[in-house]
Amino acid sequence: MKEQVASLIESALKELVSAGTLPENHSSTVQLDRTRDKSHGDLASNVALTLAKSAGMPPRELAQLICAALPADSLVERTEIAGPGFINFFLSASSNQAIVAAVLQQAEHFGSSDAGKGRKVQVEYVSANPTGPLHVGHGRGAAVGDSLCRLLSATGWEVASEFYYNDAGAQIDNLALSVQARCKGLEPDDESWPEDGYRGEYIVDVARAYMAAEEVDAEDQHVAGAADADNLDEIRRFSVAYLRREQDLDLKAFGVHFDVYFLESSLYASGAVEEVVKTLQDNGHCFEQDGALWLRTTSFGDDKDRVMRKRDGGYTYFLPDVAYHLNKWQRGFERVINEQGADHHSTVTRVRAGLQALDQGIPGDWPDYVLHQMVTVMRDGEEVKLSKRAGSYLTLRDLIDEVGCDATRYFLVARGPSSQLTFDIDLALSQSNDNPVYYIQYAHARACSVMRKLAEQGWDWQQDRALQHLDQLSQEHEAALMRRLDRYPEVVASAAANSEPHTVATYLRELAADFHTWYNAHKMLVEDQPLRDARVALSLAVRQVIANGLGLLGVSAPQEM
RNA sequence: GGGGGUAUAGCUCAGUCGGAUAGAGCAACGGCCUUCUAAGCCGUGGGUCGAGGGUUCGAAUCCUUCUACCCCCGCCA
Repeated sequence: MKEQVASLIESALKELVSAGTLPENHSSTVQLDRTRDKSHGDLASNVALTLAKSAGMPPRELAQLICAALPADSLVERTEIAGPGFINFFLSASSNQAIVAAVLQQAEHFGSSDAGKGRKVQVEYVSANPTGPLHVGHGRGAAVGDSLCRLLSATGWEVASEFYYNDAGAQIDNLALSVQARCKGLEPDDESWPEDGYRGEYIVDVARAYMAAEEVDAEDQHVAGAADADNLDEIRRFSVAYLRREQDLDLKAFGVHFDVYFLESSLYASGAVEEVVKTLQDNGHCFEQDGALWLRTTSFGDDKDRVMRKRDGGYTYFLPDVAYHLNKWQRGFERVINEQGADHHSTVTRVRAGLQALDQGIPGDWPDYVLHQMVTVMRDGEEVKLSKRAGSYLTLRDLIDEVGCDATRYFLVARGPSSQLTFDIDLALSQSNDNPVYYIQYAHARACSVMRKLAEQGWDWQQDRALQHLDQLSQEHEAALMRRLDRYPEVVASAAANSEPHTVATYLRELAADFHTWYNAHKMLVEDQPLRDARVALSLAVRQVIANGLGLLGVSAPQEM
């Protein structure tokens, strides 16, 4: 609808050019915005303001000429010139009502587009180390990452989600040593407790299971506890599998699914890491110092050179990271989005620098990153401290159990990733209008309830018939609701393009508010059949869009509450 | 010290890549349930958009300086 009006302006401008009012080479892209204030019409354009200079006349005067040159169209009821020279477009009622038909006809596809043109995109997220349970920060990553996948998928991308398992580094040795210590009955404060060992209570559970020879199925592996406290390799194998299973269960409870679990260890097994070292050395970007092998990342915008291979011969996490991303590139992902906590910010420059040093034609700004800021959790007005070392731990599972999957997901995805997030458990728990999740879901449930009542009354409703009567939707509340519905595809497109799922949450809050207002102001199930048909159609359209939008957030749309 | 992020109502946050009188929710106060779900609606109060400067028809938004808070700056990941 917006595009159609924009093209009207384009043709008006063309006419003014041929009339000599505007120069041939006027530089303007027609900008058309939705108005905030409905007294300014539905759409407003600032073309007259931006072109006033090149036309050599006051903006308002130019605006008049543009309006006069606009081709007649049933879409636009009238135009107005306002303020310093805005052109306000008042759209006809029928053009507004057409959105209801569009929603009902496209149903679950309404809002989708083919903007991605089937191109491949990979979203990597969570990627937690298998050294402990998932905490709230991982939850934010899971909520945002999964929603990104849904958005990209809805906008025509071929999406692959991936979880990277750091199952090969020093922290895994640390995990194995910690579990071993627990197997031997040591406590974190004992003298022989491993330095920097994981102190959490969950380590006790792992040790107990290992010593009890429990069996664990995680993804593709089946591991049985060897019950031998001296066999560190078996302890490592068992511990990783055990914690991985725990994480998988958490993610499942959170409604998050990954297409690929990529193991860091596979990069060593396949020789990919060694190959990357060789390439980097051949390209002349490496040097040795203090017995370690360095990469000159400062040549690629880093503020410091980085160690690749430590003095003890082991690799830092940096090198497998580069090998991993080379692997992604070789798999054909022209677009990759890494969703991570902002504390990993420094890896961005480093990974990109490493990829540049490989000289494989990878773009300098590849891959994309979405970094989310830290999450603090409040309960009873006090911050719940999350300390991995001390082992006092609020896990994602705890949160899901306490406030439910829907509320947890909504709260974690409803804020812009770049702002710090305060998760208020009391608010998420409250079953009142304090809680925006319920507010949106309630709007959906109400619309469903109307349909049940319709059937109880013995009235029938047919879509084809109802769409004939959309002109009955003449109330201002109805017009506002339809204008809101019309915006939805733009919201989805922009949320996907800018990796901002929270804008969908904001939109749904507003849509739900419009719906509740209308619901209270006007009755849908009236005796007058054409009016009833039309209002039920609008209600169904709202229900559809709420369901579609909640779907993009991974939140359920209940039929009743 | 260097890098990144944030700063908008008492609180939690939006603000459609520069548009018109800056918006929601919560909290406070006052109304609405014999009527499709009151987990709802209507109304009132509440602001120097952290501070200064700049860019222009026009700035919460862009540039710059400063201040405060968060994160990172390891041969950990």
